[in-house]
Amino acid sequence: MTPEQLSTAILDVLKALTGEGAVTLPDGVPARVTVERPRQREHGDYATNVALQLAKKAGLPPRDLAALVADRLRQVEGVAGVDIAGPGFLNISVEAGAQGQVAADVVAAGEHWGHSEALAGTRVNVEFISANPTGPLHLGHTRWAAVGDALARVLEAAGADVTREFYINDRGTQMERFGASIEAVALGRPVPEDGYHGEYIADLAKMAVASRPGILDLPEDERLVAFREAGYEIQLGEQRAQLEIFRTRFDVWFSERSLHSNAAVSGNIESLRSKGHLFDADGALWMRTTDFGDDKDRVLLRSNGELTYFASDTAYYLDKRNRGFDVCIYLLGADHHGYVGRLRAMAACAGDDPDRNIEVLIGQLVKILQDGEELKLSKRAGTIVTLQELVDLIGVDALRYTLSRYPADSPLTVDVAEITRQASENPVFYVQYAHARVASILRNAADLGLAPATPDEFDPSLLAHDKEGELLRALAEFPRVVAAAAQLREPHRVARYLEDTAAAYHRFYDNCRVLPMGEEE
RNA sequence: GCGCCUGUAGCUCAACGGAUAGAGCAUCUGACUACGGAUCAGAAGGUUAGGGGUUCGAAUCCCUUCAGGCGCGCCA
Repeated sequence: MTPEQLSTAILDVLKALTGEGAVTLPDGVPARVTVERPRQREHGDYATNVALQLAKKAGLPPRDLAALVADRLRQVEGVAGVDIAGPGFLNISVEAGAQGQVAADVVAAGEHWGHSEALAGTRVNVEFISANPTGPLHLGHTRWAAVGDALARVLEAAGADVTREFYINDRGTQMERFGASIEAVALGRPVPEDGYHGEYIADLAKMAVASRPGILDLPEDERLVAFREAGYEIQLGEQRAQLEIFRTRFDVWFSERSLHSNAAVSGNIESLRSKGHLFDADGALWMRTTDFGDDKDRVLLRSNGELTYFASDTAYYLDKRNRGFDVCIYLLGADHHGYVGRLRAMAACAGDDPDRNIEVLIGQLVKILQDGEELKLSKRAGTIVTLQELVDLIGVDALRYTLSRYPADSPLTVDVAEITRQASENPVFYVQYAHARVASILRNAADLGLAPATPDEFDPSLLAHDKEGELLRALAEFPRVVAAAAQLREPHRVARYLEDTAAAYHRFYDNCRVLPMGEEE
């Protein structure tokens, strides 16, 4: 018996009680009730707090209401017992046979176990990383790669139509500095003060010269552009290759330049103007974002005629909406949290609902520790540790798992020693080992000529051991965990759930023999 | 100065407003002639930074003090 089934049964009981007038609920029976797996084993297989939630509305003491519900619930097939505990909790135990049925449900659902329709029909754009193409991806980007991809997967499992998108900031002064830096190195000149200084610039210079014969002989202005474009192409290609290795794949790589080349920016500015949120002041064009909670108004078009980054952001958001996305999720680093207000206000200026159409998830920074010291400097990048260095050091699986098992908004310190050298004590391997044991049993069973039972042969009542019950309850939780992770945008919940479930499996494995021993039939 | 985030075991972190705040690491004590011991059983470790409030019930919500991180441009 799954929590969903139990929850439905409780709702039916409430409907019956109100229908007969035994209980009066002014607001009617709620749409759903909470059924959870209690922490304490003695609190039953499942527990619900409906009586506490509804007592006030029903005008009854919680324990009295609980008693009314309990009487009916005991009649439900599959329910073995109902106790009233504490202030009015209902602790429910389920018949072993009804519990064992979960195993059949899981097997029948196969890979779709855990999928739901919770977000069906919603088109979601998840934008993450969105690094400048002026250098290697670093530690911060790596966290968003892991979290963003995990979030996208969880949303998909909940039925959403998800697009993973990477916004390429390939326009603006940082691109000019980037080009100038590469050019300077290629010409043997010092890198400009405001340029990029990592060793990778020298690599890019060499590759640019190699891939574009004659580049050094171009006229100065053409040469600068040529180096910029060559560096852009090579660096972006490297980012894509790194992310491919990290198994983070994007559906859309969106170039900021494309917004300008197809006049999306100017077109969208006109549409905003018609909505009355733009004004001119000091020779610049502004958006009155303060109308919607921003702390100051924002410039779109500077007095010198140049568009701001915010103008691109605005056009980009409108472009996403025009492409049909209901929800635009942004994963931004803590150093960009100041953007939240203006992004939401911008969406509101566009006539959207900032509470529904746009979501900005702010992730805190990551520190990485090696030998008790914070790993800060990367010779190659000149700034901080790169994705590639992290993958080399830790490995893709452990790195992805480690970065995605924490909520994005908690600051994180990762100790390299803990997730590599002490691999045996690591949650990554704990979960993997549970899988290894499952696979091993199936493999050994096949060697013995045994196969899993067919639905006809399956007898749920055989799964009556205490540890089997714990494992089954854990398995039954999975769909709710995935749906909650999607709805709360907290993919780390799935990782934590897996650790609990692996623990339940290891205890089951320790107590319950699956395959025949020795001469046993 | 203003704003956002954070403060939970020695360390790294969990916990839809629910019951005795949980895991891993580190420490200590046990368990291998059977499906992978990368495991399991147990011990110890807490005034959830401090103080108020809201309610049947607060780590969680509100106010406040303290501490840390980050941000506040016609930069990108």
